[in-house]
Parts: sequence; C-alpha cells; structure tokens
Amino acid sequence: MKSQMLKGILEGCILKLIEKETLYGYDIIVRLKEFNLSMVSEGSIYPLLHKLQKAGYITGRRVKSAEGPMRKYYKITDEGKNYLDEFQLHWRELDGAVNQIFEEEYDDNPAQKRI
Amino acid sequence: MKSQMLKGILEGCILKLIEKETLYGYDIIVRLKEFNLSMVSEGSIYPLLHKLQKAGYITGRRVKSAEGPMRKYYKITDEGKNYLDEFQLHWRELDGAVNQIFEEEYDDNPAQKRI
DNA sequence: CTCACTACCTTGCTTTACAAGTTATTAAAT
DNA sequence: ATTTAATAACTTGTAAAGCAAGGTAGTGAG
Repeated sequence: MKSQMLKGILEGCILKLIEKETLYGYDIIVRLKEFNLSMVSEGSIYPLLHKLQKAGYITGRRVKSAEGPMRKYYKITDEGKNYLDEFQLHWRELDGAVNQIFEEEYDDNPAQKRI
Repeated sequence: MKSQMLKGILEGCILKLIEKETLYGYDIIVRLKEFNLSMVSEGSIYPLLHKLQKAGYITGRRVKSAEGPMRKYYKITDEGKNYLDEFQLHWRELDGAVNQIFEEEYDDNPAQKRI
C-alpha cells in the first residue's frame, strides 16, 4: 500500500480503534497491520496519539506490563466521539466520491448497462 | 468535506478523469466539485497537473477558446495508465481497510451477526 | 551476555494541499 | 466606455501529514 494516500485518514482510523476498546500505541500499530495498513509505523502513530491527546479527543494513562516497558493506554473522550462522528461523515463522502470517479463500466453487456 | 483527507487521493482522481476524456484544468475543478469534492481549488489542481506532466503521466497542449483565455488540455500517457492501475489497487486496499475498521455492528440482531 | 521482542519517544525530511494572490481573455451589463 | 462576471492558467508561502531512522528501556529466552 502506498503511504502518501493516508493523510488525515490514519487519524480517524486510530480514533475509531480506540473508541472500540482502550488500546496502547504499540498495539494500535499491530492492529492496523492486521487491517493491511502495512505502512503505518511508530513515526506516524506516536506523534498522532500525542496530537489527539492534546486536542482532548483521547486520554492516556500508563500501566505497568509484565512483558516489557510501561504501556500507555488511550481512551476516547466525548469530544473525541463527536470528532469521530464528523470524521466518519467526511470519510463516507470521500469514499463515495472516489468510488464514483473510479466506477467500472459493465463491460459484459454494455447495452444493458445499469444506471 | 474536510480537506486534509485528500492527500495522495486527489492525484489519482484527476488522473482518472483525464483517462476518461481529455480535459483542461479549469474543467477538472468544475467536475471534481460535481463529485462533491468541493474543497479542491486551483492552488491544489494546477501544481498537481504540472507534477503529473513532469512525471510523464500526462501530456498537455494549449488550445484557443472562444469563451476566454487559452485552455491547456491534458491527455493520459501509457505510463500514466500504468500508474493509474497501481493507484486503483492501492485505493481499493485502503478503502477496504478503512471500511472494515468502521464497519457497523448488526445491532438489530447481534446473536446472528454475520462473519 | 547477547539477542529478540516489547514499548515509547524524537528529529529531520519530503510530500501534499491550499489560501491568497496575479495575469489575461471574453461577454454582458451599466 | 467602463465595470462586472465568468473563464482560464499560474505562483508564492504556509501548514499539515506521514515516515524513515534514529534513540531509550524493560523482559525473557538462549
């Protein structure tokens, strides 16, 4: 997947993941990779998490881990939920517009092409 | 629509529009607005067209117009078509990933939630 | 003791997008 | 004749986004 396609969208995705369940940064990276967003790396995620926290969309708290250094768990705020709703609307608009532009023709029977 | 969601995607969209038919910059802006990509403006489009031309993905030629100054019509190249195919693959991946993350639960009957 | 995995963070760079301006042509309105 | 509006292309300066490449540190296995 190309990286420069992600601008702005990554923010919404990690906010959505945090909305579903409280997560820490490293875990978010692992999960995004599971969703085939393979290009996301720590240099993208951690600064974004700090930005979201500064904006008041998430809150973080440090928790000791038995398997490594301390984890910083993030939780979404009410403001964050509002922002996420907005993002979702914008994403749907963008998604619809781009898919409309790239819409395929029905080549197997052009005469009966659907409208 | 929010503007910062567009990074990278705008490029693919205008390349696709040029693939469908030879277009000039001003017309591309009008068409993108018709697709509800209302935030696109000249400051985004013209530099992008120059970048695409420099990369060899499109070629431009100036044509006189009866309704105003000269138009610069752009046509996609074979290289541009290859690049567009790549873009389309990447877009589908991104689209699938994001929609999976934002997938709604089937609240009306959680017990029979689809897999 | 070293290696690998986990976990967080920062610096510096490139790319992207866009607001706000400029210039110029045509046609309609004043 | 002059202003206005629409058309059409372009540039400058700025902000934002993403990421590679580094660093630091804890845990556990070999």
